[in-house]
Amino acid sequence: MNDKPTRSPGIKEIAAALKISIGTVDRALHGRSGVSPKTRAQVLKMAEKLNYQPNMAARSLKLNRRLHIAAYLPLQIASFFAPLRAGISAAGRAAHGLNLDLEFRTYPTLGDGDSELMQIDLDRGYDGVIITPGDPARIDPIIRRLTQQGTAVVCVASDAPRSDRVAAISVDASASGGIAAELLGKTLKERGTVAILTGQLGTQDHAEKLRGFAATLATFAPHLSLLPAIESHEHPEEAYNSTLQLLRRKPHPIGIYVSTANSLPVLRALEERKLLGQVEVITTDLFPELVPFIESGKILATLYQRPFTQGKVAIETLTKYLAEGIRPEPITRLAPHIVLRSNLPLFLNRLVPETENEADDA
Amino acid sequence: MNDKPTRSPGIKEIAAALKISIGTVDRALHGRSGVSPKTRAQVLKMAEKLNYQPNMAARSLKLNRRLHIAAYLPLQIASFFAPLRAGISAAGRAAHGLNLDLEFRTYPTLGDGDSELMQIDLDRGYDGVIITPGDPARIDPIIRRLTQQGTAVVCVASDAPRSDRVAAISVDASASGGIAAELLGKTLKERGTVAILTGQLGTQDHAEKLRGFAATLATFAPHLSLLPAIESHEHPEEAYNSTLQLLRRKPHPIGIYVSTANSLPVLRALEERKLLGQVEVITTDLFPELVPFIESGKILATLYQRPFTQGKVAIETLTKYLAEGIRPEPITRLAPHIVLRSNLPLFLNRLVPETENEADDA
DNA sequence: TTGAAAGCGATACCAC
DNA sequence: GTGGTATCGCTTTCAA
Repeated sequence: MNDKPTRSPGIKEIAAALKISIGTVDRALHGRSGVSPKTRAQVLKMAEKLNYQPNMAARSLKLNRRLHIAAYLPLQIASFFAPLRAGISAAGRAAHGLNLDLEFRTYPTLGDGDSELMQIDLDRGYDGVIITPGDPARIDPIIRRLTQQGTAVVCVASDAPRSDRVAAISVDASASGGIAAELLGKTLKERGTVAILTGQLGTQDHAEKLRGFAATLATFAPHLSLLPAIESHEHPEEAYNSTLQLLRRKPHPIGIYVSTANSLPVLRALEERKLLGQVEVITTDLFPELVPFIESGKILATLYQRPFTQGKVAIETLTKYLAEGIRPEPITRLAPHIVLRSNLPLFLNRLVPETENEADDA
Repeated sequence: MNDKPTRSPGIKEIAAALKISIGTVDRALHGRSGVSPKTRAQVLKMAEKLNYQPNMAARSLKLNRRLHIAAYLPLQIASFFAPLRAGISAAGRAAHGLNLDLEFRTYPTLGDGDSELMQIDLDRGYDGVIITPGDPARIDPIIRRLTQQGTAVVCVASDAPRSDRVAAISVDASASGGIAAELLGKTLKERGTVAILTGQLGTQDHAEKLRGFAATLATFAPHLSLLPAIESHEHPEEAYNSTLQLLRRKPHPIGIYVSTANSLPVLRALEERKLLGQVEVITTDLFPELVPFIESGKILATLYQRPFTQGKVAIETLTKYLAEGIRPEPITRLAPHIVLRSNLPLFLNRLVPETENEADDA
């Protein structure tokens, strides 16, 4: 009693048009053995002619692939990895017609217990895993083992480029450094020195940020000279002490770029030396304690690494690969968001990952 | 012969656990008539307990809802609306298990022929439509008509807040203006005047950008005073002439914010008056002709409105609503990307929408 | 009020 | 090489 608007043709229509069985059509369309070349050609031509589009709902119902995926992520730093997990969950849930079985495997901090945990899990036979490779040297062989046994690996937040992971999702570290340099260069008109606080230069992400920062500074802000990089190894105390030492220089640096999330000790040191607001600061990541500094203008900008989106893109990349079998772009570099005082409100809702709003991928 | 790992429970499992039939379970879950309140309660409780998640593939296969969706978008400005369409297409195609029938309806420019086209299409009975409301006054009644006849409407790139659209997706216009003001305020240290070129203040998006710009300027950059807003009505000639006139002021403005994509005539005028590079310029959107200006530092920044992502989020919101029936957040405000010289390369690949890379939602 | 069964379109297996 | 058919989980119709 309702309209019958030329419903899209299925294998049944193709079979009928050619007076063959749907089994043969299926074999022909998928290039399976057991079809004469002639029949196959006919089927393919007819499929083309009828503009055959496979019904994904039927396919996934029948195949009912239950994709078993595990995400190995550290608990620390929670402000980064909690929303990253939320992004994975949200996108996993949104995968209509895909039957995901998502498991989160956790360990204390990056590089501490990750390889051991993965070693133990090796025989779990996941279809795919998502990992943040802390120390590529230790993770690489495990990724190779996983790949050998048919588990697809996607790296997120950092990369293990010499492994055979299917893809890597991360923020463009070099661009992050470049942005920091450009913003400092535009804001600081007078001559002076600037400093960069990083984690450890062994980590690819950290080294790249330094390179990007130094390169852009040299090219576009020659009036600012860069002091030797300071490694804080993600320890608050170390960052605090290094900053105090830095500020004792005469003249003190007029700009500081903190390229990891470890910025609070730096701000504390600045505050104690009454230099907060005098020295332009650019930080990394966004977490509640940082908000008042941005709101009051004590921080010029923070470079938000979009953990939610990174997680979302990672799981989307992985499931798409597992479902459709086509290798994705090996490297996806997201653009970091530059969070200033004026656009800060747009990012505040993401600090509460419990929301898990789909719109958070903004 | 392979593992049987606690497969996710379906109505069959619920029925078995309660020793009733799957038909009853279905009726209870959907609140249909013909189930005793007691049975219904039992079913719902058991569904909760087993964490029942309906199999979307099976559902859409059975219902075989072919969602008919149309997107009404102007051809101009192509640099914005082409990638927006690409985002819609890409996300539509990625919707596994959903049977989308996507139609693009086009008209020359915003506000020119849109309402007429939609009027003609009224009896097409789409399940949902995506539109960019140019002139809310004319579009509002059409949206109401559509809603009455059961078509869900999602606005993209602009909003028709007084209509009964299901949702609106856009970049936060007020924040865009604020960012422009903050960047100019940080970069221009001396006193002076700044100007804003807008389209037409009747358009909500344009008015909001002006408000955000003026507010942030007044609060955080009091050394810069704002000249009266100039409307260019998206006409290149008008923008060019207005800029020339603007630059004849003595002293000339030291900063200009072009809040629409109509920035090339402004840059041309600046170049002719040998003021390019002297006057700090912030533009809107990103298209090939703008690239050299950013690369050479003639433009401080451009505020990229992420058309691809807007399209993607719009179709995702619409299909999710149509498929699951739960009303989405009425308003989704994306954060614009601040494109500087140092992060420009990250955005260049999006200028070729033909790529339609899923990763483009970065 | 409830149960039983048909069937959506594609896949995969078993006959011939 | 090919045809026939059971099956995936859900919705819906018909019987009881």
